Amino acid sequence: MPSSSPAGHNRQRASGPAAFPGSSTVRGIHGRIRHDIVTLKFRPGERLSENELSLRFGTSRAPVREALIRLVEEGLIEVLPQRGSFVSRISLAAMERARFVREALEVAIVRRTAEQGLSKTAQEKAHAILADQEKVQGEPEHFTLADDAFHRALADDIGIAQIWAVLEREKSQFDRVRFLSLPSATPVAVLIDQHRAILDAILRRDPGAAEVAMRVHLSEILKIVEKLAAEHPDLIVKDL
Amino acid sequence: MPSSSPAGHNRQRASGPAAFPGSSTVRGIHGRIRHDIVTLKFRPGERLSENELSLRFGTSRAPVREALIRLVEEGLIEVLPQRGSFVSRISLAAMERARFVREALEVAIVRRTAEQGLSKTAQEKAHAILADQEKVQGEPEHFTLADDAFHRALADDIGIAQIWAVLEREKSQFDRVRFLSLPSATPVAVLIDQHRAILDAILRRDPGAAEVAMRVHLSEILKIVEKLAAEHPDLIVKDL
DNA sequence: AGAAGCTCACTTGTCGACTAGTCGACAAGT
DNA sequence: ACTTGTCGACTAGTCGACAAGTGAGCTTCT
Repeated sequence: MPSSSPAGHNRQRASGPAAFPGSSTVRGIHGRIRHDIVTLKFRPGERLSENELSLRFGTSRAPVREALIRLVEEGLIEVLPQRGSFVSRISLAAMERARFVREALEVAIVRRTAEQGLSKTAQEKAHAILADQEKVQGEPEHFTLADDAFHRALADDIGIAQIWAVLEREKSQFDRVRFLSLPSATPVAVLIDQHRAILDAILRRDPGAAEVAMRVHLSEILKIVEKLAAEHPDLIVKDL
Repeated sequence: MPSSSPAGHNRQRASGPAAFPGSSTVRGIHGRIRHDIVTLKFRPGERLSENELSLRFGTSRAPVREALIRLVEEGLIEVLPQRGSFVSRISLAAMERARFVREALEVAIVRRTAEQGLSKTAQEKAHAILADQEKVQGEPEHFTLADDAFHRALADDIGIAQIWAVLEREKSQFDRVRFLSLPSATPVAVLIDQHRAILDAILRRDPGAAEVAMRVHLSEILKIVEKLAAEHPDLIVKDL
């Protein structure tokens, strides 16, 4: 008989850990492995042993497996049955797909913010983030966080729940090349100017200009990727 | 021969070929559960017991759990620790997010096809699909497949690998309401006309018209959802 | 009767063991 | 020297059992 069960509650979950099904053990393992992949501590192509990982985390293989499944879903791991689990190589095809998706979504987002206006709190937040970006110009890792924060602030303001989650899924592809590009000279000042151009266009309520500014900004990534693909042929598979 | 000698023998396993992360067993289970959810055999809010499912599929809980994790990732299942796994209710917020993502991507896709032109094979395919759609007008389930095929044909032609996979992930949200709407009168002829308008605009190499036509087409979904939300308050949570 | 407290049958989470499959090393045979 | 076969040390996939938590219904006390 129909069970009148819950599953209907959609209130914002508690801060921090929430928004996620598996146990906190699985979440922790997933996060740590993901971090090690994105920061290239686990290099593309490297084999990850479930046994070894479970040993490292002090658990059995079960939680590790469940974390790996999620990473497969994110495209960061590839599993070959009976052979091993491998850190997926950075794929130019995957990068182009991620860029296409991100551009389509972020353009749609800034157009909407420019059309319906940015909320007061979002305006303050955006300005604060831009100020912060200037402050941490010299620290690439901090800037990376502030960069994400800017894009996320815009996404969060259009009133569509979890839209950032969709972008974040695709973004994992970028994160590795972004980490790769930290040493090489990234013109951070240019990026900040582009952020400012995007925000200005939004505040001017000019969707067309906002779209153009966002496209210009996102095309910056492409340049970096192409340069890095030449520098790191072992990490990046040119499958275009 | 030593009796303990394990020289490679093959005991055929209960499934066919794989080609997917995770074993074919998991893939099969995932597909069957997903189908049952999308066709509302498993109703929103219903509790799914890992034990019961493993019994049904004749496996242990492990493969079932891994299939459920994937379904959680797709937003079709919610797991409450120590309480149960529940078919997620159809959420208007999730629907709006899915619609936003789909519109952003499909508009970007048709704009690109209109700009760079549709390949000869894609043109033929699109026409064939449209012809097929007219043929199966009276059979909603067949039309549903042909509808997907049309959108997919466009997506596949822009030369970005796996772009359809991104759309398909969001599409699972729609699939349930689409199934719900099958009984109620769906103006199939209108949808076909809209498809034709999209294709015409693309062939005319008119990105602006293609974009408008696609937006009109996708807005059709919204009308259906709003109607169904009123008819099935038990299945749809109005969390906008 | 009514309410507090407990029991117990559930749930998911985790574990260690076992299975089948794969690959490299090495030995036997050509 | 080269091929072929076997072994053994891996791998992921699966399994059944147990741990931890939950909640409905019964019991028991007031």
